[in-house]
Amino acid sequence: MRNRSRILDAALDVFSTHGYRGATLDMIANAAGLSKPNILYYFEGKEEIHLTLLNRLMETWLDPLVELNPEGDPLSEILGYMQRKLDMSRDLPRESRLFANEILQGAPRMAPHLSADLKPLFDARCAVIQQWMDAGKLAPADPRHLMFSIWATTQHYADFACQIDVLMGEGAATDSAGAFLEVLFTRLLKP
Amino acid sequence: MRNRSRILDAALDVFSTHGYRGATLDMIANAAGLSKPNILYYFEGKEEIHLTLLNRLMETWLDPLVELNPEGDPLSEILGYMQRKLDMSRDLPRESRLFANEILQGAPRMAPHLSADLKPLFDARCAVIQQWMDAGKLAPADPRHLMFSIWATTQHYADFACQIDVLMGEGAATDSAGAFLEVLFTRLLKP
DNA sequence: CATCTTTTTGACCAAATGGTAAATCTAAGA
DNA sequence: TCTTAGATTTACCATTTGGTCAAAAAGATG
Repeated sequence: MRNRSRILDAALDVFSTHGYRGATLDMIANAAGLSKPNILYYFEGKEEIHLTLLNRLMETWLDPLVELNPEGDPLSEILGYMQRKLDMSRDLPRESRLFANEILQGAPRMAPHLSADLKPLFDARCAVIQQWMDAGKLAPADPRHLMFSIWATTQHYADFACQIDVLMGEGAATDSAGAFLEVLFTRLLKP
Repeated sequence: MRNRSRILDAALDVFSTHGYRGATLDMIANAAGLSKPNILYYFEGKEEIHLTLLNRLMETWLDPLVELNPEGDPLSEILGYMQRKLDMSRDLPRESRLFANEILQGAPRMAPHLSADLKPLFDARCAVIQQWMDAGKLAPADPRHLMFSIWATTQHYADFACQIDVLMGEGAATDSAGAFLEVLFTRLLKP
């Protein structure tokens, strides 16, 4: 189904920049190069499109954290995780903004996913990091806030891109951000 | 004008959770306890309300950075700035989300403010921080990315509050966040 | 070609939405 | 009390928006 993909791609554009309520089927249809009724041939309605995007996003979103290896070298693992998140901001900024929009608005359609999928993984990874710290392999710090700070700093480059473009010039940030964040989290965590 | 303030307060609620396009005059009227035409008696239209909120916000938003004192102790000044930003996330989460919404959507109504007000202050403060680093009073790091990381980490507690509530329990984060961020930026910057 | 299924479209519809107009209400001063 | 200015509401209006429906195209299949 090529058209289904085209619709989802167009919808990602529209939803990520206008939010759920701000997006219209006409915008999506226009961006997809299809007529509005034709879009409703492939999807039951506006909400199903949005929900499909969110469901697909959840996997992608959790993936970098899933890949964090409890057997690996602690500092490398965390820096690697941070780098994967930063890569995602670079490569999938629309997905990042879609997620940010949803959370900003109180996660009306994603709250179940957060509790069911994100929370268990979050707790498990925090436990691992805590063990690393207890074993003296990382400097001590609250693992939960560590995670938040990784999310915040990396996603910031996608979600606030337009502000960063004003302050640093178009796209100038993406190159140097990785080096800075590597220093930031290394100095925080090096035992 | 008490009603004008009530309208602005209601509008802040509505705009900050639904974004500009997602907000309706009916929602605002309802939240303010006034009729829709009565709201249009105090404001020319939806856009003027939004613009008024953004204009007022800009001052509040820049204030913590204005207060950063180039004559003060470098590390204390930066930690103090971070703390003021974190306080704002705690005390003015709606304003933070209003700002985030606007930037997420490409700052259609705020881009002029960013260039005219934020950029000069940002450049000036970055220059000060760079001098501190050059003088060996702070460990070296790109001042611009330092600013981004302060914004990202502090605003995260307001903008992603609903996610954090799921992961840490309601309001449990605000207490411990300050201590964590103090450690994070101290370890980064202590010479 | 004829038939049947899938895809696409043009014409609608009801509800929502930003906004208007005129009438009504309220309060203060003369 | 009468007048007048400001404040509020009721009844609308035009446009937008999510969605429907039946008919027309466009493939596939025999």
